[in-house]
Amino acid sequence: MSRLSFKEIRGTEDILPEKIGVWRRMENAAREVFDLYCYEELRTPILEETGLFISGVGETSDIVTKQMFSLADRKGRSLTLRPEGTAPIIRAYLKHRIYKNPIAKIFYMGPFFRSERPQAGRERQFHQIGAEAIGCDNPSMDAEVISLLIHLLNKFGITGGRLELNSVGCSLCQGPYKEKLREYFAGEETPLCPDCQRRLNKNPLRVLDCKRPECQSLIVDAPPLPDYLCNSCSEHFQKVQAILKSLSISYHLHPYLVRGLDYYTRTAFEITHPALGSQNAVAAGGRFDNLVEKMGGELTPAVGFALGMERIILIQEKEKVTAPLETRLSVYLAPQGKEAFQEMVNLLKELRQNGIKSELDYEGKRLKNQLRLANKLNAQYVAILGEEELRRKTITLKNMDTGKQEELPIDLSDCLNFISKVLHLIPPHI
RNA sequence: GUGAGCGUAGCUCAGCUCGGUUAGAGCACCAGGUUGUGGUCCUGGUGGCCGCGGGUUCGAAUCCCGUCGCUCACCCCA
Repeated sequence: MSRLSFKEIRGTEDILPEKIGVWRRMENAAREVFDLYCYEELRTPILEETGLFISGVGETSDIVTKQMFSLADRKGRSLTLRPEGTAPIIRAYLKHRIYKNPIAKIFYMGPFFRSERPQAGRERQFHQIGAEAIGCDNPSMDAEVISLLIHLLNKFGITGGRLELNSVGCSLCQGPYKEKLREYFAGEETPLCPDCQRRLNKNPLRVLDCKRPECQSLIVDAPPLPDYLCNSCSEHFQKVQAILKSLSISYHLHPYLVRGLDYYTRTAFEITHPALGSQNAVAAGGRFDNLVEKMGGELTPAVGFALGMERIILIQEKEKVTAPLETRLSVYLAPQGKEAFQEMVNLLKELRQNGIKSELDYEGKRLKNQLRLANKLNAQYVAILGEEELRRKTITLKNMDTGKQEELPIDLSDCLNFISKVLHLIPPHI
């Protein structure tokens, strides 16, 4: 096995036929839910100019400083495999003047790339489903986005998540608060971890996110961010909470929750799930009121989220969420002999053209082995055509669930009618 | 980028501590038992450069070094 020349590169994986149904069901379910909330899909390229992410995500962010898959094109320009979805969506929003609509509600799904060391729930190529509502600063929209996210998770069969909520304020309130944080941490006796000492200068908010015990013990008594919000941010935050309550969405205030991407303002949230490992966030998002302007547009508020599809699947597997049934093979054709085989090639074509999922033995197996294979393929019926049937001008149809079988006239259209009838012609779907 | 654990059949693993015939099991796969009847059962079979390279040794899956890969954790995030 190790002699194979090529394998998937680290942190990427093949999604095999036996698992693809899980993905397709998730994608289809997501599209249904988004439609209910009047979100429309936008697909952006996987490859973008590197500068888009530097200015969008922030040049001090970890994503930009050490996690991007970048490459040079033939003219030496730097391109990057998208590490996140929001910056490209905003780029497309501005380029195509989607802002002509008062509010743009957009969703996306697909692969993203970050060059981190893989571990449970984290791969280098991963898949996200995300949504952005651009052009609305009403706290109701924050609540709608959260409510939409929860609707999606439920549709995927996921319950038991925990919604953490915070407000990180705007540029007005963040300045004084950062100073306050610096004062607080500088005044403490036990030192922060080396990483955090650097963070304290660059972006003190990040210190709040540190999980090291020595920092945690200081963080628990740090001045909580929500206490330092400006009036307008504070009011916004209160309203978001009031609306969530009226929608019966339970949440946990987390005054030290900050997001790792630089563009977030005001509302920040995260949904964690106990079935996940140490990467326990299944979805996260928040408001980004300055990003559109930063990327060259008018000042335009926006709010959105992204969820990790691999993490959804991890939870589903751990919690044994039962997936809807796969499409079942309706008829397996079992001919005995060359003449019978020729007949069945024709029947196979007719069956498939009439929407009946069917399969034929091309190997000339013995009947016993044909039935064995049909059983493994979970076929509903096996159509048997052998010497006896040919002589009597019939075909034998065996119900694999009940074991009962009956002989039908060999005429193709009669056959089709009967099979269609017994199958009730349920259209195949996943 | 840092740390720890693990690499033996398609899959899950035993064997390694204490080196010693042809390296095992279960599942899966193929075939036979039934020359035209599946699932269960019985019997047989295919399938291994024991991750790779080097070292120690009369002898290495087993001990040592290196290397690559995987996994989990740190970091960070979906």
